[in-house]
Amino acid sequence: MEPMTGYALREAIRDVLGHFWSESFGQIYPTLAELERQGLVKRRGSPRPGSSTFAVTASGRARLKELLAQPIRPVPPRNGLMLRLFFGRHLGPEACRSLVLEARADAERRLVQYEAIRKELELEADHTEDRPFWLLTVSAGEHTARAAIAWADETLAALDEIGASTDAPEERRRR
Amino acid sequence: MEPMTGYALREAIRDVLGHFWSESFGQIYPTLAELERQGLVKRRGSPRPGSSTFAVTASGRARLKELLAQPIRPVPPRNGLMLRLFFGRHLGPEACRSLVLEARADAERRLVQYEAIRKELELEADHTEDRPFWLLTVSAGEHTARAAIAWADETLAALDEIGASTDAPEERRRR
DNA sequence: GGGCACATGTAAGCTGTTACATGATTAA
DNA sequence: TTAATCATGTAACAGCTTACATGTGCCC
Repeated sequence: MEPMTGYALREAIRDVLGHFWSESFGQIYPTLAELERQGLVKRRGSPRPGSSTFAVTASGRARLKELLAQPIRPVPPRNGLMLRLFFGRHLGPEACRSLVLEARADAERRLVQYEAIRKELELEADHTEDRPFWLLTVSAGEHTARAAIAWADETLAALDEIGASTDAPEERRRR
Repeated sequence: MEPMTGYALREAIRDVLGHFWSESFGQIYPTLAELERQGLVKRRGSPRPGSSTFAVTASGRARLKELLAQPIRPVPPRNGLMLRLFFGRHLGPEACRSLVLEARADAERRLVQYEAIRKELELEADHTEDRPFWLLTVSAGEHTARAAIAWADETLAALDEIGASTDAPEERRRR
């Protein structure tokens, strides 16, 4: 994107790629040092905190292209919400309800964030070449979030059904 | 679900929870041994390969409820497809296209699988109490997959736009 | 002068995968 | 009898996070 300090890089990853990527300081700084050793990035300024930025070199950009062309490494799925719902009989319909409500709220929050990112991208004058690609990732986030909301609404209705049929008879009569 | 060998457990995780969870043998066998030590599962038959199954005990079921009630541990996002699209300018619109097409095909394949799981669940006579919960997770998979397909179609159109405007003039004239 | 945000780095350690070793059972 | 599948287990190690240590510059 542009020359940055390691700290700024982390903030950019969190704020811009946050919905599909993350890196910790423990990854960033050693990697930056290694990339510098390989001549893929160049440090400007002394290593004193707050006074050096890293810029990608020409060979760094070439290496980036190489890496982007490599096959996508699949990450083993691990969705805690789905696992809890799968064992929903043991957890109880009420607890499931709160989990789904929470997931719904998360998705709504994400939708708002995507809106904000869209706005920010439209205002920015730089990176006009990159913008259309960046918007693709925002759009993916929006589709996913909207799907999550639709699923949550369906699921809340289904959980009500389950709750009603599971209730002890006197529970049901009391309504 | 029912008493199983470690091997069968892994197959069940892969085939039933596969779209939202995974465990490797390197996790399963040591964990099973530890659970047995704690009295949370009971081994029936000798430890000889092929002749022992593990069954959850009463205290094991209690422990399961405890664990299910714990807060969901968030997994740091790491979506290789999105990362590649974000750097799409460097990868090129054509390569992006194939990645998105592949993602679309994956989502279609998943939809078919969910259909199969739905069928299988409906045929099964056991686990009638669990079924409604299990179907919630299938439904989530379907929503996600359909969202992925819709996004992919939108994205393919957008990539055509990008490709057209990025083409060198003589390229465009030749069409 | 005190607190906060910016900034860099390291070390310990957790989590989980991959690869390997080994053996039983079953079907061709 | 040989290959495939079922089955159990271990060891090495990759990958990454967390916590800590340290320091700078700025603003109130």
